[in-house]
Amino acid sequence: MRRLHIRYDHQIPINAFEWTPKAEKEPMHVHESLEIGACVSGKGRFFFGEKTYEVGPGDLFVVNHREEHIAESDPEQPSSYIFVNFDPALLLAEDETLLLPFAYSPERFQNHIPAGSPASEELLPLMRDIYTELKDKREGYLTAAKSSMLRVCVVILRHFSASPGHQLQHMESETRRKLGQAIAFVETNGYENIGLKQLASHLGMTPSGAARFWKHAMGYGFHHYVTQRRIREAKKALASTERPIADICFDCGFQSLATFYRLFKTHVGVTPQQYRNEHPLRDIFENE
DNA sequence: AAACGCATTACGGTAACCCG
DNA sequence: CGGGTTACCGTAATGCGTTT
Repeated sequence: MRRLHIRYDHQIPINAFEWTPKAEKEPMHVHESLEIGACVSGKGRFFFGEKTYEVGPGDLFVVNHREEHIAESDPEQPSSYIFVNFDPALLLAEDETLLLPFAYSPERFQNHIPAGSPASEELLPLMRDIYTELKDKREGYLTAAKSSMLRVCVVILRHFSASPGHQLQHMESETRRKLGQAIAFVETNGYENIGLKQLASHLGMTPSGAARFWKHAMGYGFHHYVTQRRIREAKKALASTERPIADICFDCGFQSLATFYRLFKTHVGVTPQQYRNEHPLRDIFENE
């Protein structure tokens, strides 16, 4: 099984892109981000584990961080999708019930939201909107993309709540409560020197128990989350202030410059200074 | 299934090294 | 000189087989 690592191109953990699957079936993959795909034209098939769905324009698909999947185009009429990838933490920060549709058990879950259904009608324009906002980067696009993203998740939540035999109760309230607690713990202490040990004692678990719990709920490790969060914060500070890189580094919870540089480079692809140069202040304050 | 504990891997920190 | 990078090593996090 292929495991892909998603790198987010923006200061919020959302990516949107157009994609035309190949006509032959490629190997399936998983990735730690949640994903929604909307077929905008053409025909094809979408494979999830053992399940197969026929695809036409207007069909939407939902996939979580655990399920293998791949799309395939019809050789005569290649299909084209808008895909949106995002981090579960985005939803947790707002309302953890939004995560419920993604906490499904793969065997019984219907990944498919059929074309022509009310949910599909509402979702397609929102998906296009996220895609255009992130592509055009007009003023306020991050907020615009995020709000459409949240709206998408609300529509999906309602869609699956309304459908018979839905699996939304799959994630028990205890798990949700605990995950909420864990997230809140990171939100308030995220820039201190926190580790699994602190989280574990906060939740009344052992460190390895807390690690497993987090991984299962979020799709990636605890430490990965904390690092992502810190880097996102650093990117924001680099682009919107003129503060020295070292100050930003320490304020964001990194304990050494070297570590900050190394992680920033591997996550973002450029050095902090390069990143600042590519996102100058005047982009924000000068519009002409 | 959930919990434990060990083996492996990734990270964090120090210090040294580039390079303009 | 100072921002940026790399090597290395101890430690923390994660993965995984075993146990309950």
